[in-house]
Amino acid sequence: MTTQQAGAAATPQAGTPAPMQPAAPASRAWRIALEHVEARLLAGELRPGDHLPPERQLAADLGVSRSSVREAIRVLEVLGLVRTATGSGPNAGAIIVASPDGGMSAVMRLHVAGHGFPVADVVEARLVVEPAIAAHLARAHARNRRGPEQTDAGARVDPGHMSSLHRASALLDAMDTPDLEPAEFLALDARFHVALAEASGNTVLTATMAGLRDSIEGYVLQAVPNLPSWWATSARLRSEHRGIVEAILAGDDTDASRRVHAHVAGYYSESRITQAQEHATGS
Amino acid sequence: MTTQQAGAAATPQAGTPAPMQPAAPASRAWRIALEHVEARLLAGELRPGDHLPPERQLAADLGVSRSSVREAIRVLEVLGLVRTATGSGPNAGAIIVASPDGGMSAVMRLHVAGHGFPVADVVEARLVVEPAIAAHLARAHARNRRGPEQTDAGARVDPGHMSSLHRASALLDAMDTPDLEPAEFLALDARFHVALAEASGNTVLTATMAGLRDSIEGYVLQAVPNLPSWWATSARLRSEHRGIVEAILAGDDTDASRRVHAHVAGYYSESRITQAQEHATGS
DNA sequence: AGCCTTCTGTGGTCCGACCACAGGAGCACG
DNA sequence: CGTGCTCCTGTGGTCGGACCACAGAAGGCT
Repeated sequence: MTTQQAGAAATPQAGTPAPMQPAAPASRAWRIALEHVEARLLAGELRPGDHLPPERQLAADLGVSRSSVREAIRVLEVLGLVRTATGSGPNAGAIIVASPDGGMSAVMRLHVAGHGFPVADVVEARLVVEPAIAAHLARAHARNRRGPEQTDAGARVDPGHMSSLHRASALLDAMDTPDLEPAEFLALDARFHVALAEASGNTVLTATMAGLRDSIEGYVLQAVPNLPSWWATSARLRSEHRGIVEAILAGDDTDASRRVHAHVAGYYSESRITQAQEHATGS
Repeated sequence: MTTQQAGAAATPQAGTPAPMQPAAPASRAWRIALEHVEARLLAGELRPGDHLPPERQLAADLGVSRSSVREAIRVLEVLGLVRTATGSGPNAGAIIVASPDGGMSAVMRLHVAGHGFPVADVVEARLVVEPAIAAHLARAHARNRRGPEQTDAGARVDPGHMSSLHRASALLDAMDTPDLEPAEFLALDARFHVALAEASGNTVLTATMAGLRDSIEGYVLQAVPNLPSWWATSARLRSEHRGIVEAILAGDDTDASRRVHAHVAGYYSESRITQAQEHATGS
């Protein structure tokens, strides 16, 4: 059993007693490694900042090859769960980091590239999600201003994160710089929208927004030439941004929601981004 | 150069001329492979249903080892972009599939496990996103009923997908089965909520909802014992579900949104799921 | 005491080998 | 001539061993 040159569907490995969910049979070796890490994560034995065991040791422990362990770690790395570094010392090795934004963006970006996510769907998703986030933000802000009364459902926006709104405003100031290239402007714009989500203090919403934005960044850039007038458009966007922030600060959820929807829809409609990627769809 | 036993930061490989975005330097070999596939995906040279080149050939083409290629493919597989199969014939090999749901769920689930996504944030995200989806659905339905007038922004819900609403209703009927175990009931419940998102015909929203649900499935199950009365709760959930569907069919976006929010918030509040995972947070 | 050299551990990469598998080609037989 | 079986081939899956680059840590020298 020691040097078993196991083929595809062999050696159930009998090491991991399957935590609780029989979801995946883990027939493949790399999956064993992946699930092992997930289980340890779930059990709280592995937390952000902790080191994963060295690849060689992990391989020995699980009875799989280092290659398989590496494949699992690679997945975790792309998903933003671990960070790997060569060398020695406390900063080397595979370390749990749990930075969801990157992973989320990667998934969405790749699926847009692979035609699993039509650009139109991403745009529409923004139209559905972003206004809701803005409204959520506005409600939270209104509640915070009125007093620290605690409603248990969907009201928690810690004041600490509220500084993101200020950061968002700072971005708006930066966007007022006269001779800004479209690419630069849109980069700031992207950061503004993500900062808005960040202001909710919700990691999931933030990562989702980041993913949505990143996944179509390329298409947004490509569509700039479609605009009738970059000058007019950017001026309008700047103005709309201010209005959105004001609505949120005023605690007017309905207004905030409507403004965001109009803002996002307006830009995409004007830049005709949806049609921009319709290359050779007819067949 | 042929048998160059390249170390970590060596051999820029000079093969891929960097498509257009200098985002990642691709210093690592596996990243070269991953970006190569992404570029081909983006260029439309690779579409769902197509085969990836055999691993050995891809390795040779890119000037990297098969191991590195495999790591890239592994990532694509976990992300739901390709499906691999052994053997020969048209069904074997790595095939582009673009099924985002699985990948999305994996990312979210792992990040919840890795404490990058607090359960409370996932719950809150549902509270923000789901009502918005329901409202979107209700508006689309009202619009479809009134007539085929086309508003360009956020109104597109093809009638074909509308059948998902019927499928959702069928799930509701299934949930009326008397002696349903909580696990079975909640599985149907999960499918109902995903079916709702599906009814929007939006792949991104669907995948996101699936991810949100899947990522906390375990916690939802765990929290069932916290309920004062499973019987009363399940009865209420069933009733609320019907109400939600009715509101959507009636085209009342405000009502649909409010009902969904109350539904989701009510359950999570009653099951105290957020506190359920607060194991040893104080330190 | 401080600096420099060496050692060690770690990820990164590559190579060559073998296994299991599923079609497909080709042959033998009816 | 058609049918069925057998062998071949291509493909992913896995393994083990090797070497490189790197960054601390340990230890010795000045």
